[in-house]
Amino acid sequence: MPEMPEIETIRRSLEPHIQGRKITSVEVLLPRQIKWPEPESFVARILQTTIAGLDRRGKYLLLQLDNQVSLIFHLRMTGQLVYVPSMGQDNSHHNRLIIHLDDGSKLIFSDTRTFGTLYAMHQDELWRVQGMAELGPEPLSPEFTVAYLSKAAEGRKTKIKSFLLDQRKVGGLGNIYVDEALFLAGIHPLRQAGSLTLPELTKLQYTVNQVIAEGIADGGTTFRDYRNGNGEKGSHQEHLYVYGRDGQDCRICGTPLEKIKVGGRGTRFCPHCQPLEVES
DNA sequence: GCACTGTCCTGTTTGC
DNA sequence: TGCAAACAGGACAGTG
Repeated sequence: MPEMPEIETIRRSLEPHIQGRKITSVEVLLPRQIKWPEPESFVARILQTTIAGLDRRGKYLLLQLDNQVSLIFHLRMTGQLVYVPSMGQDNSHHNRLIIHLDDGSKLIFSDTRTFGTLYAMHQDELWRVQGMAELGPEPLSPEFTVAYLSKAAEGRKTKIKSFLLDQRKVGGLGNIYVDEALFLAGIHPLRQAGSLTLPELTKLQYTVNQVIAEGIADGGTTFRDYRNGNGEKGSHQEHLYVYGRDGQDCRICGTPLEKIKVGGRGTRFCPHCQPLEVES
């Protein structure tokens, strides 16, 4: 599932191909994935425009068009955004939107589970994209500090796992990188966010930045669906400590990793390295 | 305001 | 072998 490192990798891989290209036609294959405006208006807003640049906010990918419209993608679970050069082949059974560019190439949005969402928004209506408007500070940004984390977690009874997945608290984190960051920080996912000490929050702020930076450096994590803009897999799955390794031995202490549900999300952790009861 | 649950959705895995 | 149920999970609506 694409999280911040995956979206950033997609952005970087697409930009050299599509920046400066003009959108000549659009095929809407599953209209219900277009959340704003209505599909007809959506197409009208992006047709015959030129892609000026690509931005990312949290897990949202924004194609900035030269008419002050942002074409916004959220890939959710299984969405993919792939560049197909002219004469290139695309055989996906799950294509939902195809954007034809002026050099004969295509930008294809495919999505198996169809959870992904699309928007074409003028700059003065970006607030309508609720999740994006309310995004918290992103990892690796100057705003994502220990002081911020400490204030945001203060008094919170919610579990730290759920807290970190809340995009309003930290923008861009998802299930994989939260499990990894909590493991590296030695924090049990069921701990209450407000119970974390300053040294723990300091370590957590560091490990969140660490796993996101490593994920980007590895071109993202591919378990099943994720591909970058060129259709290539990432390699971070080879360096994971806990995600997808339940039942296997902890890379640090050898204890079998466990899997529980937290807030409805599969959660992997090491019961030895991440104790629930903190020794005083 | 906060914490939690159900829902959407379909390919894959698991169990019988 | 074949079928049905369970599972995967990001974001949001709804509930208490």
